[in-house]
Amino acid sequence: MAEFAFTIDAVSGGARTGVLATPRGAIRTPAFMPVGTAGTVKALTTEQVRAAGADVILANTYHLMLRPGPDRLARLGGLHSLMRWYGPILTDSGGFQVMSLAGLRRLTEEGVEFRSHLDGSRRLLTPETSVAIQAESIGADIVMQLDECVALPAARDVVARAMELSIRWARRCKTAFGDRDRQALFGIVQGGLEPDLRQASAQALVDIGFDGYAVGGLAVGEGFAAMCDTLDATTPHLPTERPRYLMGVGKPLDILEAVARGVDMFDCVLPTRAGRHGQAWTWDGPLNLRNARYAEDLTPLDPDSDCPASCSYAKAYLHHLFKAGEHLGPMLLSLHNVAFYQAFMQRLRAAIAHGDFASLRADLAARWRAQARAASDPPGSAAD
RNA sequence: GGUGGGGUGGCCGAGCGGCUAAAGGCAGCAGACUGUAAAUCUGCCCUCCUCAGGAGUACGUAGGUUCGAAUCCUACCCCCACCA
Repeated sequence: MAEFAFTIDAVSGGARTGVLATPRGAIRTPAFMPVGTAGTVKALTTEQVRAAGADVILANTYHLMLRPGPDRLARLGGLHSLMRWYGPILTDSGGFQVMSLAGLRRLTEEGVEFRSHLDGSRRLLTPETSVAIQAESIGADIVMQLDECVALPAARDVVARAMELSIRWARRCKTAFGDRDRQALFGIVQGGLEPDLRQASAQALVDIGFDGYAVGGLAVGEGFAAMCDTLDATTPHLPTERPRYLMGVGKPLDILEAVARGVDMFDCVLPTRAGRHGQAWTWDGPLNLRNARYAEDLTPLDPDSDCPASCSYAKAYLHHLFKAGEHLGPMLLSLHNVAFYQAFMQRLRAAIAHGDFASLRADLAARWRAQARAASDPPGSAAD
C-alpha cells in the first residue's frame, strides 16, 4: 500500500491534480484510462497507447476469464508481459457485466453466475474469484471490488439492495485481497441517484478501508445533470487523501465537470468505440468523419497535436477510409481519440496546477454545451 | 437472319391482375454510442405539399384488355445466350 502513495500537488476549487504512484509507474491525475477490455485497446498497438500519453489502462475480468482464461493467463505470466504493457493496469471486476449482460446472469448473495456470451457455459464470479483472477491471473495493479451496477432509472429499493449487496461484497473482496504491497484494491460506491444512499455507501466503504474509491453506477441512463448532482452528493464523503475514480465516464464534458467535483480517474470506451464508428472528439466537440462535409476537407483533426493521426492525416482521407470500409479508418480515429483524451487530461492537470482551472472549465464547458445544444436541434435550424 | 431469355426506383434484384410508391441487398444522407456481447446499432432514402397526413408521377416505348396492370395482349426499341 505504501507503494500506492497518492500525492496531491495542487487544488483548484474541488479539482485536484497529483500523482498516484504505483510499482509499475506513476499515474498522473486527473487520469484517463483507455479501455482494453479483452487485453487490447481495440484497434491500437500497445506502443500507440503509450505514445498517446496514457499512464494506465483498464482490462476486464469477465472477458479475460472467458478467454484466454485465468489459468492460461497465469501460465502466460499475466497480462502485462503478454500485451507488452508495462505500466499499471486497472481491472474491472465484472460488476459492469452484471448490468450489461443482465439477460445472461443470475445474481445471488454468493456472486454472479454468468452464461458466457461466447458459448453459453456457466461461469460463477464471486468476490473471491474476481479478486483472485484480477490479482493473481491477470496481475492487475489496481483491483476493483465486485459490485452490482444497476441501470438507471431504477426504483429506490432496487438501487438500495444493489448498494447493500455491493458493500457486503466489498468486505469479502477486502478479505480475499488481504495484505499486498504491490497491488491496490478499490471499493465502489453505489446508490443510484439517492444522495443518502450514496453517502451511506461511501461511509461503509471508508469504514472498510480501501486504497481508492470509485463511484459506480453513473452514466448508465441518468443524464448529465443527474450525474453531476450525484457526484456533488458523493465525492464530499470520500477521503480527500485517496484517489477517486468515476467509472465508465465519459464524454469530455462529463470528465470536465467530474474533475471539478474532485474526481481523479476515469475510463470510458467512448474514444475507442466512437473512433471505430467514425466519430472524432476534438476541442470543438465531436465530428462524424463519415459526413459528406469532410469529403474534400484537407485539414487535419488537430494541427497542434503531436499524434500523427491527429495532425498529419487529412479529414478527407479519414472520410475516405470510413467510406471505403478500410481498417485504417477505425485505427486512426481510435488513436486520435485516445490521444485527444490524453491531451485533454494533460490540459486539465496543467490548468489545475497553474490555477487556471476555473477559466478553462468555463471556456470548454461553454463551447461543448453550445455544441451539444446545436447537435440536438433539428437540422436546418443552425446555419453553417 | 432464326430460336430462347430478359428490360423494375442511383446500382443489383424480388414481384408476375387488386393487400405495390413496389421485398431485400448495395450505394447515398443523417443520428446514436459513457466500468465494450458494438469495425455496431437506428432512422431517412421518386417528386411536391399545410409532412405521425395528403397529392402527383412511376416498373423500356406506344397502344390495348380489365372495375383495377409492374404483372395479361399487340407492335416497336434495346440487351443477353445459343444456332446460322
